[in-house]
Amino acid sequence: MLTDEYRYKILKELQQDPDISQRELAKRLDISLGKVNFCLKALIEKGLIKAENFKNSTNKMGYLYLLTPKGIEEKVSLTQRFLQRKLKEHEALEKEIEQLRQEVKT
Amino acid sequence: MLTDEYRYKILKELQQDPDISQRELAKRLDISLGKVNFCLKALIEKGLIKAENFKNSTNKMGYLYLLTPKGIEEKVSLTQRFLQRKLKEHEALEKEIEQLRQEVKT
DNA sequence: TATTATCGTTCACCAATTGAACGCAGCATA
DNA sequence: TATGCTGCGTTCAATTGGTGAACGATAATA
Repeated sequence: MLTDEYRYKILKELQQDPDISQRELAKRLDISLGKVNFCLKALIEKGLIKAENFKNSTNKMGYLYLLTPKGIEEKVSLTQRFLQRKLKEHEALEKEIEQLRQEVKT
Repeated sequence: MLTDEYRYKILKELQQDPDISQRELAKRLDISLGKVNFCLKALIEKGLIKAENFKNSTNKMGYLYLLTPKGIEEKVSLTQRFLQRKLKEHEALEKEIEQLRQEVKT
């Protein structure tokens, strides 16, 4: 399934590196090739990216995954939501760490 | 599967509340009853806890899940490892937040 | 005794994920 | 030209992980 997390991560990777293979993307995000393929299809389906045929200078022949205007919008929105989420996680983590420190003392 | 995270969380709950039902444990850890049952079995298998028959004052008839000496040791070790892990996560999170802030600016 | 409530256990079912296998395209070498 | 190699996207059978309804057992209660 395509969670917010992977939607964000994939859009981010593609934005800064549109010519990237699905295999490479899988490595970077530490997920399987199948999942990458599935997520990309979903993103195309939603109109957030489009895949253009593309011949690399080397022996590659693949796609260029470009963010559509809608994709760019979505990515901004996701980034903001992500920041908020991470701030909450940060706060929770500090409490957890404090609790662990207390526990280690015992 | 029994991850470090759940090994830690379960040992912690059991230590401070040995008479607890699997259902209650499932609620607290927000996992299914089946998973709790599976994890408890695994912990018993590893000799980290033992289940003693136990008659509650109320109408309950269940087990008392007691940490073995080995279980207590393991829990201390897990706690320390967990603290270390959380400190790393904390650091990573701060970087991520900083990065997100930069990104939001753009 | 019959009923109710809670216990641990089980397991068929579902959803998510994996990665080997495939066909295709481009390049390099014989 | 033909052959082999590499990397591409795509597919899908197989595995894994998680779920919770259902079950039998036990103890309190009516």
